[in-house]
Amino acid sequence: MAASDLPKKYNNATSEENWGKKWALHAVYQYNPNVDRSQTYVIDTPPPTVSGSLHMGHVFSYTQTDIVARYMRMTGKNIFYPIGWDDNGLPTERRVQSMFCIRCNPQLPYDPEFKPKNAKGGKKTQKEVSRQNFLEACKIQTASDEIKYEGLWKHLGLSFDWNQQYATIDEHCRKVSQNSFLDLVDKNHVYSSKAPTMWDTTFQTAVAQAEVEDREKHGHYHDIKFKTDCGEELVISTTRPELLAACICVVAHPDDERFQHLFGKFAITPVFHSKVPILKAEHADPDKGTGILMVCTFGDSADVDFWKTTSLPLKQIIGRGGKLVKIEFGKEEFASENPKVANSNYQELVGLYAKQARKKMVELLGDSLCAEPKPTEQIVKFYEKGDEPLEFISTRQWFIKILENKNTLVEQGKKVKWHPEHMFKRYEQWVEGLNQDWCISRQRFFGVPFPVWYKLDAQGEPDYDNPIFASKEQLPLDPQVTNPVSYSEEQRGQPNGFMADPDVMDTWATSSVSPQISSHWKGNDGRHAKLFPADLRPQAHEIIRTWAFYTITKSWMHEDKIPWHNIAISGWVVNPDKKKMSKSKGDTVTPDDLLKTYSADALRYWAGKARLGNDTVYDESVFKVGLRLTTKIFNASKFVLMQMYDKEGKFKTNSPGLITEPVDVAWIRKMNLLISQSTAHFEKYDYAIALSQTESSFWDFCDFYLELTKTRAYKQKEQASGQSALATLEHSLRSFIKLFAPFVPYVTEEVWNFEFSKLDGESPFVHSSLWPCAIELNKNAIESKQLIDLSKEVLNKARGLKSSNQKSLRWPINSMFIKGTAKDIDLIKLVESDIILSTSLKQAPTYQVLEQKPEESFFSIEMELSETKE
RNA sequence: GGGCGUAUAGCUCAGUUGGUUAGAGCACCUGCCUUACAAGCAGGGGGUCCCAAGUUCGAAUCUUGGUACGCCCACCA
Repeated sequence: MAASDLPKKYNNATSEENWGKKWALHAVYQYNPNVDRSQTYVIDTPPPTVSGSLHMGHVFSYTQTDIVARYMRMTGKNIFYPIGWDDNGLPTERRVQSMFCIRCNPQLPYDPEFKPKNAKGGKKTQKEVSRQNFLEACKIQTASDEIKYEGLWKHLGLSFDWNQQYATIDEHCRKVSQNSFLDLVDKNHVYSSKAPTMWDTTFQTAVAQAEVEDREKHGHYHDIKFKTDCGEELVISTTRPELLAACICVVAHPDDERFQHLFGKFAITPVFHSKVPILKAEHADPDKGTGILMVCTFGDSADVDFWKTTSLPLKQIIGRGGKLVKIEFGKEEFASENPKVANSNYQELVGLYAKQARKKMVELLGDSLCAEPKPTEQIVKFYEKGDEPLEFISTRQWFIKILENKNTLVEQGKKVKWHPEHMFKRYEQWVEGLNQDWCISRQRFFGVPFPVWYKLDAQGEPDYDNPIFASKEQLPLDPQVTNPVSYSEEQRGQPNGFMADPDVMDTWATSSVSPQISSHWKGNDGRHAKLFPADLRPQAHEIIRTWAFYTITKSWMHEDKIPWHNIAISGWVVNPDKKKMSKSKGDTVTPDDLLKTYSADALRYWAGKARLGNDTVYDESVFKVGLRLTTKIFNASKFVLMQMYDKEGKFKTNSPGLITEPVDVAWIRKMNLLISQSTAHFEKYDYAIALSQTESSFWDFCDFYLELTKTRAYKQKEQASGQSALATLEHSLRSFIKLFAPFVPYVTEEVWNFEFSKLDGESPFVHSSLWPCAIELNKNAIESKQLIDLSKEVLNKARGLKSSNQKSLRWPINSMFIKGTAKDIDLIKLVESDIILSTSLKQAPTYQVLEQKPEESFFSIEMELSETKE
């Protein structure tokens, strides 16, 4: 390439397409399994939930990790940087249901003819399909989403090793996940039990504590009259009158004077005439409502907690679908003083949803209701992805034992380095506040099945106490398809035969082994040893309580290890009102459009400006600045390189040994400092500081150093003075390109490939080249910073004078008179010839040495413009 | 109610261990096509560093107490 062949303008779109292809073709980002662990850097990439589209929050946090990965790669490390897709779980099911307008009914047989069709705006009623048909639809949907995601990631320049791709529903992940479950069974960290569990009635599944959130909801206090067995009247205030049939007792605070005489006696419920005991309960607040309340199975978690302390019956009236189920008063737990009336009243409620039953109940209560229901704002638990309040329903679930290990798990968390440090507090507080074991079973379909069956007795009833676990050689398996080794398929569902565990695992149960999925735990011991524990887990702060916590938990349970040495917590992208940008608010912008408008490098620049853990306000003006930076990098690089072609048009490098001129040496000192600081910041994951320092030094390079020395470099090419400038320019440019490379990979690669990539001993790609290092200087120490500051002052003063006199910058200066201390004058004389050349000064400046008087500003420049342009 | 974080120019943010007159970019105003870059260059205006008290020769910075905002958790009849 000759100087004239350098492209005129930078086209980011062409560059992105071109380098994307070449990086892939040359496997620049490929992990090398033969390199030693100490020279490898392992990243436990978050597998994004495949649920339709990626937003700017993804771009933000994934770019930040990529910046670190690119830096590490340039320090010579072998990078293991996988990408996975979290495609199983409820978000996918919900999306598939609405996308294809179908619903899973596990009772139906497989229909090989059924093909899911996109039902956009089409029919409203959901077609019921078999489990297998439903799973097929899920796979079709996730596969097409994953292709879209992949396209965006590649465009953004994320340097994943695409050979290390996985999906949490694929065979390999199912195997690791099921292995994980069986290992925890072996180690006695897992149990199943039938107990009241938080239950989403819409999705009809259990949910874990970590997936629950509080929401404000309108409700009403209903004041209901109860009678005691001695004829006294009691008023109980409740927001859930529909649970009256499930009332098991009435409680008040042990110290409450008003109710002392009632403890030990019984109350009779209105409408159903059930006789329930009046008991003491610490959780009853004398100041709330009427001070006395009913306990139902189950109105809230307090009811569950209290129920567990008693031997009172379980009256389950809410069914799994959220409707009131059929029960019979007068029998077993549903004792009644008047079963006939009770049953006739309850008949009105059967089949209604809780909300409808509440209304009906008001009618049934009639006179037993003291007053009109009073409105109140209550806080109710919801599944984070659900629209109806959670119920507590007694169901059989699998749990991982967390509570007995809380202290150990806090200690494990301490062994990980948190960036920023204070994020550890969130982890600690969450673990300390936990009050339930981790429920990992979900009554859903698109997930990893439990590798478990149950024996059926002669009546066909399952024996839950002695589950049959799959052998590890069978994994992965679906117990609904595969039979246990000790049984034949014909015995499925038969008396004295077996049945499959119908549930699937919580998505987190699988994603919490993401490091082991990548390392091929229990599949390839050598690989596992090289990749586990990982070096870095990048993730967002709202999932510290789930993903980070569960991953730490599982690594400890499996191998008594921490899963990674560092965890980097990214902030959020927020609106100007400081609220998280979210899709539901309709204010997200699609990354694809922004990539087209501003370029990948510009978006990356925006992400790179934000420090870890800090939220960033979405501000398009930052993209513009990023775009401008890429243009400047391109133009300045081109200009510097242009100086380096000889008369024959041949590109010529200049060794650092040629750097002799004082101002050049001073500039190199500045570069050395920049490089060492930038490196130090990257090592602490403070990439944002590295970027801002590099950026400001680079503009300084363009506006000061380059302006001051370009004439010397150009006119004195054959002399030592010119070569000193050329060598300085070359070293500076090469360093800047590398320092910028993790942030803006496309433009730096473009520039690197003008000439640097072709030189002997240099890497063909900037991203596989080595991080810059400082140049050893054997010159005597001079006051580098002061020399630069003084020359900058002279240069800017000359430009300012011309500017304010409305003269072009090429306009000549007749004379210049500089006053300063002896030291200042000595320094400025070192750069005299550059000043003459760069300011179009007609003769050498004159100087005056002043006595040093610290209280005065004594460095001053006077100059006189030429009358004419010549 | 508990924990964490943030508060600096109109906007977005830097500000190291306390140390001259508190910085940058964007936006705004003035001037200038210079051997790359007008997507550029030079210059300018713009601040009660959230409030109060304290420590100190000296506080944006340290201490205490507030206020506002954000996040996580808890409360949930």
